[in-house]
Amino acid sequence: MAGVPDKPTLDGLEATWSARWQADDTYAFDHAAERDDVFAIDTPPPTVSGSLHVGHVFSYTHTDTIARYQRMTGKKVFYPMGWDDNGLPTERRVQNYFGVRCDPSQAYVEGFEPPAAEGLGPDGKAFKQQVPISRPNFIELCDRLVVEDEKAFEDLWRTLGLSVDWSLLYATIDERSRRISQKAFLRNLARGEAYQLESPSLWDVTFQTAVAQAELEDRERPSAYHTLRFTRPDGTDLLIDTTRPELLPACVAVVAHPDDERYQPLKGQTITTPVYGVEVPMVFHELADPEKGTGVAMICTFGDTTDVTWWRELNLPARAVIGRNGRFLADAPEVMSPEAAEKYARMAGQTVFSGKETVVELLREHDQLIGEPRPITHPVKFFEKGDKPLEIVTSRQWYIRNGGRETELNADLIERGTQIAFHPDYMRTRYTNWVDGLNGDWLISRQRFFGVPIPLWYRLDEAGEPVWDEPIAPDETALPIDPSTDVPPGYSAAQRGVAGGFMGEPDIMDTWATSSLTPQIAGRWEEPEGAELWAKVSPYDMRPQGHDIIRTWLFSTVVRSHFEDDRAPWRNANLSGWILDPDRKKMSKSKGNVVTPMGLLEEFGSDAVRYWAASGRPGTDTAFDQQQMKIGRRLAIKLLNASKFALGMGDLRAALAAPVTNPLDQSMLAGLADLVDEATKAFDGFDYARALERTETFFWVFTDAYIELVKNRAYGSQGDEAAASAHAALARALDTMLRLFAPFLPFATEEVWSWWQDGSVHTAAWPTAATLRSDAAAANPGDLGVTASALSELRRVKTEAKASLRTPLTNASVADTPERRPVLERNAADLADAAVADAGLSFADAEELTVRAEVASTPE
RNA sequence: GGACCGUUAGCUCAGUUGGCUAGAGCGCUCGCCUCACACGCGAGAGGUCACUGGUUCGAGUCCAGUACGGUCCA
Repeated sequence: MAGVPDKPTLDGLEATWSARWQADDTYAFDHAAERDDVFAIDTPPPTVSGSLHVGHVFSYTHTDTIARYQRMTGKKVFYPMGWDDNGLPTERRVQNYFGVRCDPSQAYVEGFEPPAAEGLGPDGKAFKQQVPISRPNFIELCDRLVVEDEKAFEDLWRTLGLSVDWSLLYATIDERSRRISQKAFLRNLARGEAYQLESPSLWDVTFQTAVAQAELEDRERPSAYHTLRFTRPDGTDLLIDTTRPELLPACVAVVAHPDDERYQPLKGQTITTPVYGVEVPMVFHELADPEKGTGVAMICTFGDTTDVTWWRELNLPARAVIGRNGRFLADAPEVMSPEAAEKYARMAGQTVFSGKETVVELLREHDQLIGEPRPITHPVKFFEKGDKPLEIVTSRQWYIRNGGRETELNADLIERGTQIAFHPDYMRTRYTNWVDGLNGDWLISRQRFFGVPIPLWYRLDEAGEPVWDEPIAPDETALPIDPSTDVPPGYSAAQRGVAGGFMGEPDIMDTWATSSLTPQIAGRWEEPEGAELWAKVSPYDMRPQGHDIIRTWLFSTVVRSHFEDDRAPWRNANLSGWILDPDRKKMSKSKGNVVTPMGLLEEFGSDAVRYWAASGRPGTDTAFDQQQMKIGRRLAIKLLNASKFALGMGDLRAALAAPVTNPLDQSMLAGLADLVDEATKAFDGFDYARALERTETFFWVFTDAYIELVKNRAYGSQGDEAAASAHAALARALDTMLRLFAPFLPFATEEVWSWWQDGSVHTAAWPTAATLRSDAAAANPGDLGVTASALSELRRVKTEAKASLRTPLTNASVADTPERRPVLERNAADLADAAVADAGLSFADAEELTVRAEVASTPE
């Protein structure tokens, strides 16, 4: 107990209380808890190399309100924090920050210092030529930079008041994460759920890596239909429209729909390609669209995913022409004649863009382009982080099964979705639609640098060629390993890269392959000290996340849990909406950078910003609205002031046990009991926004109506006994409302709590309606509103007379319906007090509330 | 093209099994330094609940369709 300050203020509460909570371990998980008493949260690890954004504040506040509620209901809350520092975003940030790029052919340099050790400023263009450095040097810089970024995030979370247990902190690149990620992968491999395959896959030529289906996005791009003159066996033309004429040398067949009668005569025949004169079979497949172009298309290896389907299902040969760097290969496909190969040589080494121009020139030279190209706009597949269209390149990649190829697994995974309660429920549709639309397994290998290595080696045969089919796995106890530096069992370091020796798997795993294991990582799955913890927290109670990553993070976590534990990873999935800027567009990065989250917390106070965030309903996109933050600030200040008033009445802790005898006090408590029930029900359904809205509404009625009506009585105008009832009611109301507001306004409520209570409000019990209801003695919660409406009418008399509210009323009478009149008469003393009707009130019956009164002439 | 969400006061949004005259806050107008609060208090104006049909004694709420906005997936 610290007593009430003269001038309560919100300023400085964040620093004071976040330090206190840290010192007192207020939010520490109780490792001795029983499973049934635990509420475990699978916190989203933010991408630390990304910018701090108001969207972070928004969704993490939602989770925190639920965590705080659960803690107050007596649950032992497992609320970890993690940093997602693994992967491409960090690599890019390191490149731009330090002015370097990773070149695995470079040798490690001891004590290397990057050209821009302090980070590039806005004039970072000086380092446009990035310095190539070795992979180990690059990873060192990644590790160095994420430490800085993580500090900024931690500061923000602490200032915001997230009630996480910081002793549970993890990072997706740390040793434990690497060990768990590698172990889970090896388990998948042992059970046949992970496999490698040499096959066409989506390839980003900028990042020089394969990417997964979940990371694609369609973008509208200008293109043009070119009509090419192919030749039928009888020598006549077969016209084919294509937007990618540059792939003509990769053409392996010509396809039409099986029901398209126009092309039936060509069945079993051979078509000759223009320019190169390669003979390709005429084939038929349902995916050929008779409406598109001339109804017949060339199949190239590979222009898009449909080409891959055709190639696979129709058993066609592969004639790759585009390499991993996005340029045309040096050598022409073997099928070409020497003359054709000579023509191909003109495009060898060119980019896709230049190659297209070359092919068009060749077509024109041979008069095999009909008319001019016809511009169109069409969707093109991009890597979501990339800025060049994806190509399809054949390469050896690792996959984890995810139901994209097996209907039974697909159905099982959809079934898993039904075992998770989505909040809001309609978000499950996104999950189901995504799983239903998968067309391949999950590609997890990446040809990148900063990530968890795929923990395998390969034997090199006598010719020095890797034996891919028989990967060498480490013992689980050796994890984590880096196959580029660690040596497989039974080999010596000297045997690396030599015939008869071994080589390490060069690829790393995609970020999602590790972050799909956040429950395991936070819960110390299979860790020496983790056996008990894992059993206590899994399956988790709640996964909070954004709805945009249902297809990636949510789904991949379900896949891992399905294979490893044959169950859903959590009981509930809470999906947050987006922050929209005032124009109803998704908040852009530039805007988000103008308004920094920390700046908002400093300007309005954390409670105020939390109020705005918690007003955003689950799953609903919410406008960025500083006005709402001002309202939140006003609410928090009002809470301080109303508390100061109540606590000024005397010893409210003693008053908590005193009887409530006045009917108006009882009516207020009856309403409060209803509020507790509503807020509890809302929180149990994860609807924090509803709980806040109801609590706030009640609070304003409490201050504007109840306190206004009882203020004078509380000061003693009707004697000690009448005052004591008011004090008892105020004590109960304050005690209850501080608890109800605690999940939303942790700083203001804790501040007030400290004025008159011991311990932290955040470890106090969530209120129950039963005792309040018994104190209310069956009073009607509506009586307060009835009485307040009469006061409002009486005040209107003064307002219309432009008189101060302190002005006394004379000859005041109140008429109302037979139902309401007894309520008013019962509370007549408070009503007269509040209206300053010193001579009392008279009452009568009427159809509706009617008030008559005269404003006393001004005393002076 | 498929799916999902939304459309209520100038703005941001409540309105939970269909039920009195549709609510709140902000903004706006007018007034008030009232012993918790001028970062305040009081009073007031403001809406054909997107549109068209249907079910019903009764529809903001249920059903069908349309329009517009947004998101996800092709």
